[in-house]
Amino acid sequence: MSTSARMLSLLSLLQTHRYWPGEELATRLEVSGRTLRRDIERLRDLGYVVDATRGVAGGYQLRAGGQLPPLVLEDDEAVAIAVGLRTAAAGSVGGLEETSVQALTKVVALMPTRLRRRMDALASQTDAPGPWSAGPSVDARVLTTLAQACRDDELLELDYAARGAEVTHRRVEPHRLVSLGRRWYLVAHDRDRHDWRSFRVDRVSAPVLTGQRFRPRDLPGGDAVAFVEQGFRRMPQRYAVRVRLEAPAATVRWAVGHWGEVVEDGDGACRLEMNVDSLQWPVMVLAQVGAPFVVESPAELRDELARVGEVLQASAAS
Amino acid sequence: MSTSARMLSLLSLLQTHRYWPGEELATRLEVSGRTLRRDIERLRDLGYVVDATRGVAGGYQLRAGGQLPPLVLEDDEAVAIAVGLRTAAAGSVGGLEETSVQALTKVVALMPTRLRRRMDALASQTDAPGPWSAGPSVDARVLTTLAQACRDDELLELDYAARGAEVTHRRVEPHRLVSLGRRWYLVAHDRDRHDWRSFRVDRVSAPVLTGQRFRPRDLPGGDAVAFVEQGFRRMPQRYAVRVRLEAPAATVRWAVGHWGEVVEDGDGACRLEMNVDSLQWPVMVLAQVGAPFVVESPAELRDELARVGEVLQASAAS
DNA sequence: ACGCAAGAGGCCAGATCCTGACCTCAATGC
DNA sequence: GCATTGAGGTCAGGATCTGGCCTCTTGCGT
Repeated sequence: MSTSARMLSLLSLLQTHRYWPGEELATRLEVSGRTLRRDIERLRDLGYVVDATRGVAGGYQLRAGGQLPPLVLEDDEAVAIAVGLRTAAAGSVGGLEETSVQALTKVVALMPTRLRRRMDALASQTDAPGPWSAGPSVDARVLTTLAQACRDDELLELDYAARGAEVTHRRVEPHRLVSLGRRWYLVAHDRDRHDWRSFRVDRVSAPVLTGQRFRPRDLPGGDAVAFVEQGFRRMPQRYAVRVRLEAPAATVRWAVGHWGEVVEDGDGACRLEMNVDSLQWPVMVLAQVGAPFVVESPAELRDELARVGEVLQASAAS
Repeated sequence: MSTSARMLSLLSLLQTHRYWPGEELATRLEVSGRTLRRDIERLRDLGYVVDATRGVAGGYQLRAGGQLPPLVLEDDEAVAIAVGLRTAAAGSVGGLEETSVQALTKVVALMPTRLRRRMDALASQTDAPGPWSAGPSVDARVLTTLAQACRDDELLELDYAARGAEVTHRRVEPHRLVSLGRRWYLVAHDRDRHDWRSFRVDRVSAPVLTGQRFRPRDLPGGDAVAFVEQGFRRMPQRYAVRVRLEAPAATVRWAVGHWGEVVEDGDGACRLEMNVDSLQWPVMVLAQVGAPFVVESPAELRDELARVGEVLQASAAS
């Protein structure tokens, strides 16, 4: 085995177990003890912190250092990471969506097919994590493909189902992925329409990396997020939920998570603001808090609450 | 730069961008083109798939191959991975908890302090992901510390707050972490009480790796999961929710996620079974589905539903 | 059709480094 | 104190690596 291959193996071994007796490492790597010590020294020179314990039952140990060493992952671990990042990218964390997609792209692009299959299988299982993931969920494969195309300035072909229209085939120069309000958007230059467009990622299907690269253009205005938000103006309104609750802000904040704004409003009361597509989520939150409240808007929420309240009462009485 | 260091750099470069012109790689690594080609060849010998495009605008590209290459991560990416795994380990995925903790342990153990701090900061932000994470959440640091101790057969000291009792200090030989019903348990041999115990991880605080290793004992019965379940028998009952809904099983399943059993029960109806600590979650699910239902058990759920239903109706009318 | 750019790879001479062996120290736990 | 295990200096021989030079091959643009 060559030296570099041996270093990678050593790194991998040191990551799976905490302590390794020097002799065992030497045996596994098929080198003498002296060479192993030199390998350890090399690792240290590379900036990784390898602790050593002397005496009986001594051994080597890779520790947290100044930089993260290249991670050598088992199959299962890689799948777990991909699945975890997938939910993080779907917005379950907040503020971490873009980085999650970036990391996810890196992992997925390098995953052998067998692992990718396992990831997809698990993804379908967790695709219905519950009602709070309102709206159509995004396919991780689509998302990572788009991210990769953006990163590498690669021409992209995709099918897009614009709202209320039939599916069209597009050839675009991807520019940037934007995560906004629990949704993903792709800002890209449409090669056929010769203009900039933003695409809702959950409406994109069958994206294909053409392998053809292009020279990136400048987005007018430069700010991709602003560009997407601009498009919103013309979109039909979603529900702007405004409610005043007779409950401590902390309680409500705990119930709503980070998908709504909660501000104190006087003694033991608070105001809740959410912008949603569906009324199910606010209904759930209000039911969960279980305290009296006043709906300021929208009117539809009042109707829905009355309906659900009746069903609950009636069913409970039966 | 040594050859092995250069190989790691090359691997890292190939992971950040898709295409790299050979000459640019050579410049960055400060070697001649010939040597770069040899480095690429070495990578291929190690089993990684490096694609090359010839001609104008050609370049190298690391692709998915038979095995996952060691991942070289940016700071942000590592944090995203840790946060994602953290939520996966908390049970948001199902069936992946143990692997997630394993991967998380690996990453966290190697993370420089600065990254760990950022992870903790983000974790606190996402600590209240909403009502569905019923019960006290588990500290990722505690969890990974315990996991590491199990993996490395390392003697552990910890503080434990048994139910209704004061905090006691323990010295244990950790055996295995078990994820059961959205909770984590540590099965360990208590050195002072000379017997096997299972500890609820959310009640463990200040775990310390002593660095002292021990010879693993055999758990009587051998099955750690069974051991934890045994302990449950003596626990006070939680709520066993049994409800029959006039709604398709698929709808209900979607609302409840994987925290309950849903089975078809005749035409367009289904039965829901959940075992919970708090009634908030089933109330939410039922409010979310919004279809008529019959509560079979427990009686407390009926009361709670009546109360919430009234609040909703009254508040909606105001 | 042609030529250019960029990767593939054989060959060579010189320099570098790597290895294993041997030895002496330095900690650690019994 | 003694056995065990890591640290590391030195040395000689050999393996490996490097850069330069060459020839092929393959895409792409003119």
